[in-house]
Amino acid sequence: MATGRTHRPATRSRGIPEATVARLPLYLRALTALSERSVPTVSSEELAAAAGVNSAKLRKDFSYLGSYGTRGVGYDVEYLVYQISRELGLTQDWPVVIVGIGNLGAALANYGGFASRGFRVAALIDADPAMAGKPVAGIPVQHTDDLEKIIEDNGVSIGVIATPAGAAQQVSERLIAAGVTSILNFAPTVLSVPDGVDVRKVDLSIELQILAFHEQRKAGEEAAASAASGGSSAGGAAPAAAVVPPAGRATAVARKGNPDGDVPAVMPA
Amino acid sequence: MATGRTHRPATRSRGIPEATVARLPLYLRALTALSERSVPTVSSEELAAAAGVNSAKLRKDFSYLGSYGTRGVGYDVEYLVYQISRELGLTQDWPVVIVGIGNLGAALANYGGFASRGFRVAALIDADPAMAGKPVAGIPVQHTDDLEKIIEDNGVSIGVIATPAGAAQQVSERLIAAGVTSILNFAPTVLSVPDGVDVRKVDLSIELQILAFHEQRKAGEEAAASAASGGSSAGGAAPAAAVVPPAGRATAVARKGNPDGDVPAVMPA
DNA sequence: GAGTGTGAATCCTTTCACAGCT
DNA sequence: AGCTGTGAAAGGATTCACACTC
Repeated sequence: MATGRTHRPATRSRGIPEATVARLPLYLRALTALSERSVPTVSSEELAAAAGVNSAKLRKDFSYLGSYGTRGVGYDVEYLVYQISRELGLTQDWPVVIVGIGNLGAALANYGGFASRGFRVAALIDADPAMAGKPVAGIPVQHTDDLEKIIEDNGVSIGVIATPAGAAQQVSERLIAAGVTSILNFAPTVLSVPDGVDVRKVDLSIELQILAFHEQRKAGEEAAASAASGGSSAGGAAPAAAVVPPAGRATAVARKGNPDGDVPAVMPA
Repeated sequence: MATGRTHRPATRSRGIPEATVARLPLYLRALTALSERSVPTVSSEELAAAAGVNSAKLRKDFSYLGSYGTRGVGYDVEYLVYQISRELGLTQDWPVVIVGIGNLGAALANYGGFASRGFRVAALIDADPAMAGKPVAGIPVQHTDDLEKIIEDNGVSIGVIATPAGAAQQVSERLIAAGVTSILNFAPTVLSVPDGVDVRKVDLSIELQILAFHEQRKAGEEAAASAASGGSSAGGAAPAAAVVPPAGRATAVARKGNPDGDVPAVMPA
């Protein structure tokens, strides 16, 4: 979900569909685990199960990379690990900077899987002068003033933004001006970036809201299923209080056809 | 990307497509910002820009919710905030528990946007007895032993897993057994859960790998563009060292047609 | 016999473009 | 005149199912 301002299919990876690219890291992780257990080969069925996808999809995905399997046998684990790593660009070493060393930034700095696969935390940057010099995860925090120099000196092209929302856009602009062309954004803001820069977003509250949507659906169905019984004492999982009703604003609004006119008994007054 | 074991379209939200659901939180955030600035109405064009999507998509998305706009005018901000909140189930208050209070768990507990929109951190749980009782973000950490009781007492249906990868599957099983039906998983593992449980995954290293893929592509194109010059001194963004070459394993492998036979000068030896 | 690789069919998502309402 | 709401077209992604290879 590369959410830049423009909707370029991110340098349109000639050949490999975006959906496939997004799954390659999954396969890679499963393969790495197999590799550590010294499993020599694996079938599409087994690997798919380990990665949490179905085998047809996996085979189709691999078919975009080339014919790396052996019919009747499966895939050579080591060889596939290498091919996928290469395809993802992980045979290179990517220096990244993390901007914003609060709880989240510190968590990211400490995250092991970071260094493991091709990524190296080249620097930690924070705007708080009190943080400067303090080591986090063994790396001294540097001040935002030196951002440009740090980026250039280390040849950084990938930046991670873990600042408060208010600072994110400005940080991204400075990163980009200094040479960064890929950004992983943890701040809850839509970054607006020039063409040619990739942005990926990780947003806790969006994920939770999506879960809440499905959770609500489940509750609705459950209520519908148990008909018009005394539905209040559902054991296990039921939300609590309610929130403000609609503002008095519904004047000119027709509200013609809500295609989802069910879920009636569930809404609080 | 609800990555459970099975591929149910997550309780198949009759009516609203999954892709639309995933964008509703984005619209909601943009609308909330407008609301705070007391903007009364907004056009699809404006709102789409604020949310980082295009206006046709936005209008189509809203059309699944009902006809909440006014032709020639636009959308009433307050009214739309309410409608989307309701659709997402945010007019209810969802208690969530966070399991695994390391750096990441602490970051999540402190995350403001959490409480703001319908979610309430009901409890923090950690396996380390030394953590027990210590307050994080004003909430005392409780021990894993009491997990089941905590879930039941608070009627929790959404759980957040921020434990190390090794513990995640077991934690998820306990959560589910106790009544949780939606999980947000920050641990880098594929959780295997029964039908009817939704899992969403947030995975830093996967996001980085996807960025690396596109980054590599850019580097390749750039190199191709600047032809066969002395490409080594690229100013701005170039990765460093290399990694192990392919294992000697490539024996039985044909490697017939790699549909992507370009990017030659870029790979290190 | 076992399991890959892939056209063809199906399903989902996005975009277009314009009729219709205010 | 302006902007929404939506059929219809286009484009992707997933699944099916089977020919082909080892």
